[in-house]
Amino acid sequence: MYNQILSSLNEFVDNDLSFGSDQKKTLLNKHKLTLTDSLQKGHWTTNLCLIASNLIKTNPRDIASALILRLESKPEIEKVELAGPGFVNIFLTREAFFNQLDDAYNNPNSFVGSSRSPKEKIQIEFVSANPTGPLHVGHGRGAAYGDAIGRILQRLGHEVSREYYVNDAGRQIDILACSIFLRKFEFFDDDAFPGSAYKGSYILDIAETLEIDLVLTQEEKEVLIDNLPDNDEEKIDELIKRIKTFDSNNWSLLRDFGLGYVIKSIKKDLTEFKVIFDNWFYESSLGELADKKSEISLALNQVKKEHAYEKDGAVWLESTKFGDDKDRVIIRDDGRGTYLSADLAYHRNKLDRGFDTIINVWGSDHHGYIRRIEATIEAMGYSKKQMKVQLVQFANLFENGSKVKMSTRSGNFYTLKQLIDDIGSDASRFYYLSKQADQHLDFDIGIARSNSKDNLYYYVQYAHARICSLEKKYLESGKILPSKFNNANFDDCDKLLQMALGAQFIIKSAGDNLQPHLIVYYLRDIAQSFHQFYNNVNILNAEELEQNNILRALMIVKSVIASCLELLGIEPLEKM
RNA sequence: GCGCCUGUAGCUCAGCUGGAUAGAGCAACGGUUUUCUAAACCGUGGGUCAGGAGUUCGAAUCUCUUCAGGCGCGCCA
Repeated sequence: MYNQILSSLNEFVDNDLSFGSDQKKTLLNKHKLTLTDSLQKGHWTTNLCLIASNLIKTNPRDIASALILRLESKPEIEKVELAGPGFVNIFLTREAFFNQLDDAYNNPNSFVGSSRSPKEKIQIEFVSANPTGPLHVGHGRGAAYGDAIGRILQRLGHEVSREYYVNDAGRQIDILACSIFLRKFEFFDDDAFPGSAYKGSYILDIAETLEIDLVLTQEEKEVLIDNLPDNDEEKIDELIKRIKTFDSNNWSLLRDFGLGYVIKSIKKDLTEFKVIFDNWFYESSLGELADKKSEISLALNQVKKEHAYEKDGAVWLESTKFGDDKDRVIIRDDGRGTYLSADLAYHRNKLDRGFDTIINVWGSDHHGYIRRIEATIEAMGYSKKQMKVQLVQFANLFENGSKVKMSTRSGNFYTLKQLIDDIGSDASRFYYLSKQADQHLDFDIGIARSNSKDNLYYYVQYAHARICSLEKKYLESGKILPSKFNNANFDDCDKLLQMALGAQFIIKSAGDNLQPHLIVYYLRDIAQSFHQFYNNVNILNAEELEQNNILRALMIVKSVIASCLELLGIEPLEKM
């Protein structure tokens, strides 16, 4: 129905208006056909006359009469009204109203307005937490978000690839290995454990699991920790250097084991959270600068030709030429690459893989980095428009009104795994997605866990479960679920149905704007409409023709709720 | 100092690619169950959409500005 009315509107602009072609073009771009928010305004409404009258400085009513005439000639349209400042409200016949719902239900993949966004090959890179410890609740938000937009974009017909970028090449991994080493050979008391080393209990687990063919004498141990620098950062770097030199074979064994262990546990947590990546990209696969043929060398050489210079012994990228605040070092004065140099090569690799769009989901503390990476992309000859960066703010957890400590000096923190064990993957996702990603989120686990009316998650699930229960009872009475609406003169369901029809627009908008929270709020609204309806109408004792339509309506509402939940990665509950 | 984000009901927030009387939940108060799941529903009160100016037929939404709060500005990752 949407497409039919829309083409009537476009025909009207083409044929009935004596506008210049530029004006027509503007008009065709700007006018909108939308579902009404209240049935008093009909089913569909358009602002076309408002826009048109503004273009030629006339009264909307002068334009509306011809449009109304054209629309009213269509058999599906019962009446058309001019309302408010110049909106044209369209009332469908009962049959047309029902038909569009049956169509939507029977063809869940045909999408309103989908022709407007061409199918794209999209890559989403998210989580990408350093593999130095378990995922915490902050990572959980990024995971829920990245996966949800992936699901939504897939629903809109795009080809989506999910990727995790593993920073397995830097100093952080050395620190991980060092921490394991120190625990394995019981170097320090907890109090004296170096401030920059990882202190979490998972390090002890790794150390315990590690089998290593090495015995240290007391003297060797004392040499290793003799006369260390006071500064935390210098201390850990010195320790790494000494352990590496002491036994380089066992060092790399330790490093690989620690890395493998942590990545395995991250994968396990993500799987439990129903987040599956198509690709795990290892920073180390970009190779080393020393290797002239490695990917990272090739990428750097490419930008060095035209957009870099040497200063103070380092190589600088002229990122200011591409809008950055200052130029950036890509090769340090000691010959090592920077984080940016690896990221530069990584983005080159991604863009060369032929994605139309790459989406980077980053923690919001990286926002200063956006312009830099955009400059890098342009320096390599790509368009920065191919990349979108979506920032995700940290989530604060609360319990009974007080903040849950995210991290403590002892290295213990509330992990994603604990959250999932505590309130479940589905409720966690629901609350993670309940606010725009780039804004602070306060998340009360007490409420998420509770069976109370405060718990929005259950409010939505309850609507779905109630419909399931009604259908079950209905079927038990020997009837079968209706396959279409009849023409009973009964309109109590209309508000609910009008809202159900809106799902496709919400999903479209959530995908185009990368905002899954729109779906959360939509779910709340439709659940509310359903609960209201449920309390007003005695469904199982309704008169037969009416009952047919009610059941049909509820099938549609149920399917809408279920598919919206699934887009958020949440399993709809059949009973509660 | 520069950049980004935020400011909407007592609280937590929707609405922001301009549209019809600014919404929801919680909190407060008062109701609804011999009937399909009361994890529900109904009602009442509560707003200078931070302040100011501008653009427009029309502004919470766009522009400028002031104020308040948060974050980011490494040869860290």
